[in-house]
Amino acid sequence: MSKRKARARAAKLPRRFYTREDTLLVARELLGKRLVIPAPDGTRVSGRIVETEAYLGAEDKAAHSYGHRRTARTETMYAVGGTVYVFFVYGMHHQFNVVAGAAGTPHAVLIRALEPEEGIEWMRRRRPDRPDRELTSGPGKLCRALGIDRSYDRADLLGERVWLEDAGEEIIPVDITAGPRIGIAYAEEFAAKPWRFWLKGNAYVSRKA
DNA sequence: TATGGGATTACCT
DNA sequence: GGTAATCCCATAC
Repeated sequence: MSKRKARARAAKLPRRFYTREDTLLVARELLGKRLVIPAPDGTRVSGRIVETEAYLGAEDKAAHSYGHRRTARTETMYAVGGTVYVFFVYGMHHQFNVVAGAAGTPHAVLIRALEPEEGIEWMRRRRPDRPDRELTSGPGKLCRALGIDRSYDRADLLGERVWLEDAGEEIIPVDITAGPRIGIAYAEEFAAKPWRFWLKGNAYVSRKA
């Protein structure tokens, strides 16, 4: 049996995957997992996570929840680990995050890039005239390709609308590169923290360095 | 209520 | 490499 067929029956990640205290570990371990969102016709649209960024809540100047800021938007970050946090930036792009940690701990992991696996026709339809290589190679691109908008904010990853699966793939530390997060120059001493993780050499990562 | 800027992308030179 | 697009959010008045 092929590896790919085995993946089709993979189990959803359990709550305890998300509620661990070490969000940097969660961000690293999300690499190689599969994000699945059924299309309107029921087709599985999915991709393998190849790039993430950790946002460490109240202590992290780059995080929306820095200093325990609580607003209508950031409220989602205080939910229990395994909740979806979607926000909208630059007047045109959605960003898909996984809330991490216990309820009340406003940590999140931004999913920055996927390698398309299933439902690629749906991705092409939603991002016309783009080469396959650019369907999901960035946080805004993958939201467009998977049809993610703010209606997914607060969704539960143990539900039926969107979830993550263990694809049975083992990622070892040597396969992972870490570097500074993207687009957070305003975050002062936190701007240089190496809290962005990606699969070394993967063609779908949004930036090489 | 007004205003400044953003966890990006695509297209231009 | 530079920058327009475009709208919601957070904060200031």
